[in-house]
Amino acid sequence: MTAPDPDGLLAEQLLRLTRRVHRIQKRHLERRELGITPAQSRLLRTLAHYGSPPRMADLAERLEVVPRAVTTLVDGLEAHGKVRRVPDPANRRVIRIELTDEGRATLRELRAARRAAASEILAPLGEREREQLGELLNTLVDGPPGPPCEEGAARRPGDGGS
Amino acid sequence: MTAPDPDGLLAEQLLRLTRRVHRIQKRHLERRELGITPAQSRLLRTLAHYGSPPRMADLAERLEVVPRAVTTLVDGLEAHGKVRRVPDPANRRVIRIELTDEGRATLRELRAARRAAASEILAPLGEREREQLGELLNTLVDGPPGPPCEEGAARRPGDGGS
DNA sequence: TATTGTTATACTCTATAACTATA
DNA sequence: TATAGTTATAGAGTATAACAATA
Repeated sequence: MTAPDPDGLLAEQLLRLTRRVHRIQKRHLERRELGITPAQSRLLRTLAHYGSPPRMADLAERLEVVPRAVTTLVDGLEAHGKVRRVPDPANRRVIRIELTDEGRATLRELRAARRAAASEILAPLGEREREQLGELLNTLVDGPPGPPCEEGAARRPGDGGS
Repeated sequence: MTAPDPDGLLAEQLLRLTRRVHRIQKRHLERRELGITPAQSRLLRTLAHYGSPPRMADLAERLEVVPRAVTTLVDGLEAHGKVRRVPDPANRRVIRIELTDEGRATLRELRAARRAAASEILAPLGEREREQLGELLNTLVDGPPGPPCEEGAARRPGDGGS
């Protein structure tokens, strides 16, 4: 009974933190009254990482959602003038998403909101611990980019994976 | 330009991880076909931590959601026979939530699902790193139990908190 | 036929507000 | 009046499925 399931406990804490992170971020966003939601904020920040305007499908992959979800987010952002849909001349099926000037301005405010949220969430940690956490998160997030297991229910569903 | 906003980057990674954790947990839950959702699973696990059946309000506080949200979750769990609403004889306003035998059985399966999800999420980390992460999460999650800032907009909303 | 994005639809999760029944 | 939980409602977020346009 010393530690029957350390990873499970870890997962539970992660889930708890996860919820808190979302709630705190949401509150900070609402406080700025930018009229954008957490998911839209994430898309906007993701957009800033690209050198040239990405396709909808690129964003879906990066955000780890289905393309349909991106449509909704871009709809909202475009309605507020933060991004622009631009047809790709080389392939007329493709739509590229561009950041507008207003989008860039919003992004600056977003960074401030994100910093404030980070401060609140990370308050219990010291400098050294934040560095540690940062490294661990980098490993976690960038580590497994591959798909989880698409090959259906061939694997026994009850396999606990101990 | 060396590291203009380490906490902000940390927050971004945290947000990204947040989504992934949720998605992976959801997939593992669906795979078991227990008919319970991630939020219900969390409530069930939380329930197991109590020595005696908690009130709805206790659960709301522990789960960091409004009481109304607990009602929905308990409705679902009760419909599936996992929990039972028991009126408190001492205070007839109070309802206590009890785990049923079936709920306990489900909980065992849930632990397996959680472990499997944890394995997948934590795959990129070694033993030592998991321990580190565990400690950091404990500090983060249990650290700031107090309310964020209930006293309204008296504090300047734009205060970035640097 | 495969790819890209969309329209249509549905479900989970959570919030606020107003109400009921206690205390 | 304050507390505990509920009914009513709304919105964010995301999924699957069917479809149109293009390749």
